This record gives sequence, C-alpha cells and structure tokens, in this order.
Amino acid sequence: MKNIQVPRGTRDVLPPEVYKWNYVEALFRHICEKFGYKEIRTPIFEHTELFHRGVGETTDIVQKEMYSFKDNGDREITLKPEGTSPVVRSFIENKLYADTQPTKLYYITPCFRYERPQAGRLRAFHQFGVEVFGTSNPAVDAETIGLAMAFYKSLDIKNLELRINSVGCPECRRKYNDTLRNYLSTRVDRLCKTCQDRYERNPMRIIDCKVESCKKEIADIPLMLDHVCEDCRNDFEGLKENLTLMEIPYQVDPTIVRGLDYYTKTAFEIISHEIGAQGTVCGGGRYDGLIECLGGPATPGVGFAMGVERLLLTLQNNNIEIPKPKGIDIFIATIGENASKEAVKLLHKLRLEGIAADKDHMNRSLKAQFKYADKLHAAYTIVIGDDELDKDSVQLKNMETGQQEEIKLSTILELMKSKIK
RNA sequence: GUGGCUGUAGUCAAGCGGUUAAGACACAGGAUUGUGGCUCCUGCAUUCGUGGGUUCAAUUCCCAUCAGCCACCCCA
Repeated sequence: MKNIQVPRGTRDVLPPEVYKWNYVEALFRHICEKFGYKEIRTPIFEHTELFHRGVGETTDIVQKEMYSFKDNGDREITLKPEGTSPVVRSFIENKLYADTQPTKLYYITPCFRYERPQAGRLRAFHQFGVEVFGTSNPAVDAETIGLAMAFYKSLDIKNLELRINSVGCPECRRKYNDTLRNYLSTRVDRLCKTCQDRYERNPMRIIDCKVESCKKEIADIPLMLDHVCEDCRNDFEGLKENLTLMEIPYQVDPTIVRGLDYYTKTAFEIISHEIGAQGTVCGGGRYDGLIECLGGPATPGVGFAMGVERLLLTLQNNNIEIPKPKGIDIFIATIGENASKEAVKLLHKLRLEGIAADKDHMNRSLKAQFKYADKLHAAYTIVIGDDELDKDSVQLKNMETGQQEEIKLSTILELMKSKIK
C-alpha cells in the first residue's frame, strides 16, 4: 500500500526536536509575563469575513493564500493566516475594552497560508505574538519591541537587526500616495514589469525594487517618512526616544512597508541574516484603525508576530544549544520472570512518587538492558534476579561513575526519593 | 503564481547504460558463567521518490508527476 505523507509545506516535530519547542514556548511565556502581558487563546479557525476585513481585501494573504472552506452548516470558515485579527475579534466580542486599559495580550498559535514552501516559509507554521490595545503612546510601541529584543537576548541570539519606519496615518498616507503617483506618472513606462503592476496596486512597494534600472529611475523618490503629518512625526520621534532610553539599537528604514492593510504609524522588522531569503524573524507595528474596522470602539493597538520556525532556524544557524532534557532517574534491569514481575510493581511505585523510571519490554539480555539504560541516560541502574529477591539486596549502580553500592531492595523507593532531590 | 537545482536504506552518501547497488553513522545481535559507554565481529536496499517512455538492457537517458531546496514574489 502506498504511504501517506504530510501535506506539502507542513512537517512533524519529532521527539528529538520537540524539547526545543517546549523550551522557547516556555521562555516566551516567561518574558511576556514579566512584561505584564497575559496569554489569550483563540480558535484555529474563524469566519472568513474576519480576515477579509481584518487583514484587507487587497493583500496577498486574502487574495490567494487562505485555507478557506465551507463547513457542514454552510458557514464560510478560514484557518487563521495570522494572529492579530482573531485577538482583536475576541477583544471586541468579550468587551475587554471595558476593563482597565491598556489590554496587554500574548499568544502562541499555528497559522496557515497557502504559499510556495521554502526554508523558513511553511504552509502550516507557528507564531508568537503580542498585542496591546487602548493606548496610542509610542512608548508602548517601543515596549513591544523591547519585549521581542529581550526574548532574543535571553536566547543569546546576536546579529539581529531592528529596522523601524512610520507608514503614517490614513490622512498622511493618502496625501503621500498622491505625491507618489504624481512623481511616478511620468516614469511608469520606464519601470520594470512588476513595478508597473505595483504602480496600480501598491506604489509604495516600488521603493524596494531591486532592479537596477528602477533604482536609477526612482533615485529621488519621495519617502513616506518625509511626508508624515506632524502628529505621526512626533510619535515616530517618541518611538526612537524610547528605544534609546532602553538602549536598543535601531536603523530607520523608510522602505519597510507592512503587507497587511491595517498598519498605521510604527512599522518594524527584526531581521536575521543567517537564515536565507526569509530573514524577517519578527514583524509588527501599530494598527490604530483595526479595532474600529472590525466593529469595536475606536481603540488604538500595536503588536508584533514572530515566526517560531524561523526562530528555531536562527538558533540552529548560530549554533545556539537549547538545554537537553535529562534522562530517567533509574532503570530496573531484570533476570527471569519473577524479577520482571517484581520490577513492574516497583516501577509503578517509583513513578507514583515522581521518580522517572523504566524497564525493558523487549526481552533483552542483561547486557543489552544495560545498553538500553545507557541510551535512556539513566542516572542509576539496579539488577534484580532471583538472588536479589531472596536476599532483599541489590547493587545500585551509578551509571556515570560506574560505582555500585549494595542496598536493600525494600528501601529503594525511599533512597531514590532522597537521591533525586 | 514564475524561474532554477535536487530526489539512492532511519540519516549522510558512492555508483550515472550491462550479471550479487560501495562506504559511514544509526539500529539490532554477539565477543564463554548476571553489568553500559571504547574496541572488534555479524546482520540490516529483490531495489534507486512515483508513473510512463527509449533500449536487447536503465538507479543511470527522456517525459510527466510528487516532494525538498534556492531565487523572485510575499511574509513570520
């Protein structure tokens, strides 16, 4: 029979890998809690309309990347392609705005996007994210960046680059787009094909074109950052000031344009140069219009998302080791039927006391049982045979030093309890 | 969605038209009496992602398909 494999762009996380996931998840939770953020969990699927409104009709995500389907009750359902919209939906639905503000939330969630898979880009992937609702103070934008940087720092990741920009508010962006179209209108036909397409769809993207002829053509293109209104400019200055207060180095990069429609003002990216073309390890910014757009009261918001797979890739490419889980406390090797039965009794008692213990179930020879104990990284091993049962006496072997001491079998439980403390 | 590279055991791989498909690691067993890690020995692919085609003959050539990687695109 033919094997069934995982769908394209998905993968299994197997035991030799999963401890790393547990580690970074625990660390992320820990850091978030220290920063005063609370965990929120939302469903893996939502009504499709949430993403149409929350992410934006014009985005690639909505236009071609969503896993959407009709359920048996004829509802239009979509597997979440990102984490922010569901959290905003929940904030509104559960009236969290009625609580003390700001609302500071974090989440760990799988996301789904139908894209061409590549290193650091999967169809089923995972995000860590935070959102803060209820304040437009740029100090909070800086705080979320500080949280991300603190997280990376505690993993000892270096060589990350923080790039910040302001994409303005709806008013200054509209004016800017007019300025941009005006500037470009005389040169469109000299731009590359993709840029001509961008001119229609999202003229801001032309700024970051890599084609030489385009670069030349747009050398003095007006930048958003130079055309933001007074208010947006002040907030951007506030952001920079707060980053400086926290001693977080940054680069202003006027070419950062977030792909999701809802961003306003602050946009930022944290980039790793070691993991290939998909180097954005964290991306986020402010989205002051989103909550209202999804039917909530006018409430400002800011947040970020980081890709867990990309994080793990970065760790790997920087040779950063995650502490390996330790082995079992004791292995019980047996010779003969009676001993094996006795071991089952003892094993369960040990386990009930919180001692990590195991025995062989493959009818291995004594020698092979020791090899197995070694593989399980057992701290101690005892051998039970008929003699030991008769005399109530076993050799307790320390697997690291190889030393054995003779002990009473009946006292092993108390002894192990004291040993693992 | 576009272009390019790749696909041989659990893993990394050699072979690139011709009877039994190297090697390493991993895994399993053993090296006389009931003790692991080192060493040594033994075993482990009727088959080369899948399906077609060319040929007397294909893992080796061609096509398709699937999957992985890389770049674009996009983004976390």
